[in-house]
Amino acid sequence: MTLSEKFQALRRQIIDEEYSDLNPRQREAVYYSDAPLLILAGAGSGKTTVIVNKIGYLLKYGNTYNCDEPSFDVTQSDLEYLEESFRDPSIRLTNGYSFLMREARYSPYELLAITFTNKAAAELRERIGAKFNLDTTSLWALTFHSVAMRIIRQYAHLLGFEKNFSVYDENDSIRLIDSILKRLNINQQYTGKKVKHYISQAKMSYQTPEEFADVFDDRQNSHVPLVYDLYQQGLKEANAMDFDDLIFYGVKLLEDFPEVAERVNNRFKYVLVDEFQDTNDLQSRFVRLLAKGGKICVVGDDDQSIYRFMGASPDNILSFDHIYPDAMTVRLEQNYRSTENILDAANSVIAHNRSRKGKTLWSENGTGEKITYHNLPSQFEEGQLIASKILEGKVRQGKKYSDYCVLYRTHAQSNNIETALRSNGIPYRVFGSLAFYKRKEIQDMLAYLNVINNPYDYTRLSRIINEPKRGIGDTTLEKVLALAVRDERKFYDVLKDAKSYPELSKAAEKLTSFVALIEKYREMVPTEPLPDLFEKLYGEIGYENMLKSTYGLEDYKSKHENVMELLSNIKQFIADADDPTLGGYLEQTALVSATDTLDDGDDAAVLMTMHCAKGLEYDTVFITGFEEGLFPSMPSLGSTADIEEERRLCYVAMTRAKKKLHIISTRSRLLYGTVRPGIPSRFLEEIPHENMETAGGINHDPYARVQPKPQPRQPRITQIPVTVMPERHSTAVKYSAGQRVRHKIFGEGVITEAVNMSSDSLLTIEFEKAGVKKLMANFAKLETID
DNA sequence: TTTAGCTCAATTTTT
DNA sequence: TTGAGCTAAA
Repeated sequence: MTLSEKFQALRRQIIDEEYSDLNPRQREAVYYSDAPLLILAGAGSGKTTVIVNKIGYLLKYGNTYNCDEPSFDVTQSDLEYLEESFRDPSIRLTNGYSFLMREARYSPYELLAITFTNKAAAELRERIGAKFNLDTTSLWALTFHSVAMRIIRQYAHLLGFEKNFSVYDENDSIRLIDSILKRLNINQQYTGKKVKHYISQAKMSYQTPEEFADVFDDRQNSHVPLVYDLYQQGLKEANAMDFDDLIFYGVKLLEDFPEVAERVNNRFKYVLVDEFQDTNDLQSRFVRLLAKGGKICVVGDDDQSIYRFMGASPDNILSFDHIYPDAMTVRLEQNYRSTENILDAANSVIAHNRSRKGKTLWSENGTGEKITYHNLPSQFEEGQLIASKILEGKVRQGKKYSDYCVLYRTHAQSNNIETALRSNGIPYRVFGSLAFYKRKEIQDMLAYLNVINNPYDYTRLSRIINEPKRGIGDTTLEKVLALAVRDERKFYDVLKDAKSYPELSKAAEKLTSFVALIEKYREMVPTEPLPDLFEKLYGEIGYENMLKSTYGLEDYKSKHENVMELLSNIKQFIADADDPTLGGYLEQTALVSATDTLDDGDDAAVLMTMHCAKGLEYDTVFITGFEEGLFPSMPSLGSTADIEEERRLCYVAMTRAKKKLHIISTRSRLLYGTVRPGIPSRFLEEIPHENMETAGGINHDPYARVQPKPQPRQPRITQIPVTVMPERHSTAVKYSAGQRVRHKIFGEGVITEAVNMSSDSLLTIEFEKAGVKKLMANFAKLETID
């Protein structure tokens, strides 16, 4: 054995030792860094751990493990030092040691890790920072859009934009499109939302308006390409970009401007992409361009691709090895999250999909409990069942509320469940329904900041110019717009000059004072701390007074609190951001969704859509509304590809559960104001018998599709308490088993069990008509019968 | 210019 | 059923 071979063997031993916590597949994924790498990471397979370790490995060892011969002459003393450090862990991490180990070590500056969500990016940064004592500020672990944003900021002038450009979210974009449709006087067969969708698709195909016009063949709506064109003009005039533009212009800079490509490609030597199954064609193109100067590794799970409807093409992952013929694939199939019953069931469901790479998850977590299937009369019982299961788990098994997660296909389903949880005193949180940043008061205040930052942002400007009311109405704005078009001036410049336009007559005064307000704050920006500026602004424009006089006391309070929340958000940002400026703050808010603020601090059950649940895990999961037409959803029933996406969603939902999974379908469901019969979802039949039990018995056989029978009208709760976190007050009445009681809805029954909790008791009551229910004494409002 | 009442539409949404 | 956005009247 030559010195060099000994050295090689020894350092492999050392590296293996360092990564001994990982399983062999995970290690392979970490070590393999020579060629394009596709990591197919099943649900719960320790994907983030692998990414973090891989980044650490690249920083420390480069591609040491797989190179056959060290590229330098190994001396006897190198070997001795290595041997010594191997025996004595305390010398392991010294500089001398890592120098000897390194073959082609990467600097943090040369690495780029791309994710979809800010949350994932933040988690990555945090874990890298915690694991390696390294300066990771130069390591980019960012979302797709932030990566593009950083590049575009630097080269905005090449694209004809100012550096301080605004970013439009979905809402802003639709506002702009609506205003164009209105101007064109197009009969509203196509809503702004629909047109936005087409434009978005065009951008994802990297088509300019002209190119799009050539291929768009919907004659009925031939104006769409024109709207696309006008929309782009409008954005440019407002010095603004939408989300798709960020990627679009990112690609453009890298393709059309060699000097940009050169700088970028000289920098990034290793590009990692997370959730690759969610990339759309343009994003995937962007990734290829970014990775041109180095190596690439993508991580994803084709079985968890659930955003095809937004343009994601799971084909990107399926065809990775066509694009990179020398690509290597590693499958991570060991699951560390769920029990075998849950995994086997999920595997069996997803196996019904045809377009997939194919993977089978396994675990060493034991068989666990079977999945429980419940077939219930209506959405009313669905809520009740969930409430009673949660209470039971809380009392009997000492579980926390936050161990429970309720999943549904559409937000509209949350109401029934909320009602049931409220009436049982179970604290809960609903995620994703009304995002913080989408609330009107927040959008308004942010629009002010945006206009102060970029007064040409016409869409935001028109949002706030009369909010609070300043007597500047649509008529005036239309006049200004007409003048701007006539004189080929920017909207804001006409406002500024309002007094020199006789056409504006009386309105000119109001317009000028609005401009003066904006200008005053623009001048304050460089010197005034942002939180102070914000507070002054909030007071000066009289927004709070407007809230007070427009809304009732409750609404006013909550809206004002939201604005205060925004203020503390600003303070926080200024305190710890890299770029604590107004521009920096707006950039952040533009790219940060409210789900990022998902705080899991308090003990509350969690309600969300199945889409929202991706990446999360809970001890016990309820999948509700397991009915044909709801899940899989009605619009998906016609196409195999859509059904397959629903099936992937089912797979995602099932694999969120660690220990226990409940699946619920109802025989009749009230949704969107109409009662519709429920037929158990086709996915139910795809779950093996041995992994699932059916609760109840009669009429509950999941494998015989139940024909809906007309059900007696369910009693409905009319009085709904408003509190989400109900107060607990001790009961005066003490209940005990054997007692007869009357419930407002369920009627008369006998208490069969009473379990005392801190200030309340969980009662199991056998009702004569309604059957057995579990209720909290404080909330059940029972009457005792002697 | 504002607002009350009416119509219409309603999967999923990382940025 | 719920809500957002538009029209008609004040």
